[in-house]
Amino acid sequence: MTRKEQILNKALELINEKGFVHVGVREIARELKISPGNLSYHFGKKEDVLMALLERYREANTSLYETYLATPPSLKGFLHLMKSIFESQYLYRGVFIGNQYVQAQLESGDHFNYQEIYERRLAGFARIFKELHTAGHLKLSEEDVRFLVFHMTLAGRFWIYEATLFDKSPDRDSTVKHYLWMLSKQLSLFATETGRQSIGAFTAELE
Amino acid sequence: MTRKEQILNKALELINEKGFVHVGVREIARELKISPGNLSYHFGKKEDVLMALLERYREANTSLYETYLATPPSLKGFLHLMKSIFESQYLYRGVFIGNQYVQAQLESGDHFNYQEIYERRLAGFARIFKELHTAGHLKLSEEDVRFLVFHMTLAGRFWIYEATLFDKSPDRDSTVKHYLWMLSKQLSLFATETGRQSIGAFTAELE
DNA sequence: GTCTATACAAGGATAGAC
DNA sequence: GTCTATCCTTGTATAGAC
Repeated sequence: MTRKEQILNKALELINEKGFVHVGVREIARELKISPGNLSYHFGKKEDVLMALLERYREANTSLYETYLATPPSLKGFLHLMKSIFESQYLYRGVFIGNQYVQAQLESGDHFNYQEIYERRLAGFARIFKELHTAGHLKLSEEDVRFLVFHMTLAGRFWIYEATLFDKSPDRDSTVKHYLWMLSKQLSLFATETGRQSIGAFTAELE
Repeated sequence: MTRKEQILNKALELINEKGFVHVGVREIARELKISPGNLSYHFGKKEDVLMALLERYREANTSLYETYLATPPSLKGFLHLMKSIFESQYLYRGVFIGNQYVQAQLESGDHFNYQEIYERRLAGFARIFKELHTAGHLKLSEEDVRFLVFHMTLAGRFWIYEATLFDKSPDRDSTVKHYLWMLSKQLSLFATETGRQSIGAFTAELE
């Protein structure tokens, strides 16, 4: 494991535990028995550590999406995709919650363009839901598609905020299960008979 | 306006603009042409300013809930309530997003008990939805109630995160309108004919 | 009771040694 | 490539003026 990876792993561990603003660079360095300045060498600023973690998260998830898109559309498959994503988000929960810290970066524009990422997410979900409509799993009007897409961008991103902020002793599996139930329920409101069976198949496997 | 109020107002303004962690106590003091130490006099720590703002937000909203509960239950009335709450949340958006900063306080337990607040919210929404069921505006199974309650606690709190984090030029009215549309749509999935008319009456007034 | 001036500790960042 | 010494900013606390 390279120094960079060591730093990232330790930083993620501490950030998940205490929150980004409460983790000092000196603390990370002390834990790894290296000097604080060494952190500055590998990552210029503390924020850059957060950015690198976000990047690592995004890479992992991109491949998950691609795997899903390579198979025939089904609600069961979609729920499996979201399960993997939820677990990944849980792993990086401190990073998401700490990202308010980089809010100021948005205007400077040199880092991630969140606006753009957000719109790619909208487009991605729209595609997925339209395919599920065509495949006969969901029955959606144009408005329904827009609604579900907005629902996914909101709930799919911020469930982890709720879980982390309000749950004192979060346990990954039960937390993820709760939000997958929410998602299944939401989808079933628009599901065809085929779709409901597909959801049922997913739920059955989950037990 | 008392000094305390001056400080709170200026702090809210700056926090909404730049985020809690990016606003220094010296900056607030400079803007008000007072000394930094004066802030320590009125509020012990920087966090206490955030807490006071949260408290002010909560007080404003408690009365909104009470007003709603004093009238006969209707979806139109409920949407009006949520509109007021959304506007209030927009006003305090920086405070919400900054509250990750106080995450560590949760364990110490002397401040707000978020777990308790969360559960009161659950109970409050459950009561509201059950009343709307009895009043013939919604048609809900036990599971539906649970689902809608969880939906409200998530969407009703974190829409403001999404709006602030992803929207570059947020305008209060159009933002609130978007999320009220989302909420109306969600409720209409469970609404009776009476309920749908009530939602329609709200939407018509909104234009 | 309010406020200023000031001191101090802790954290992030950086120049330069090895 | 790794690290130390150092600087600067920020939050916090307090002595003492009015």
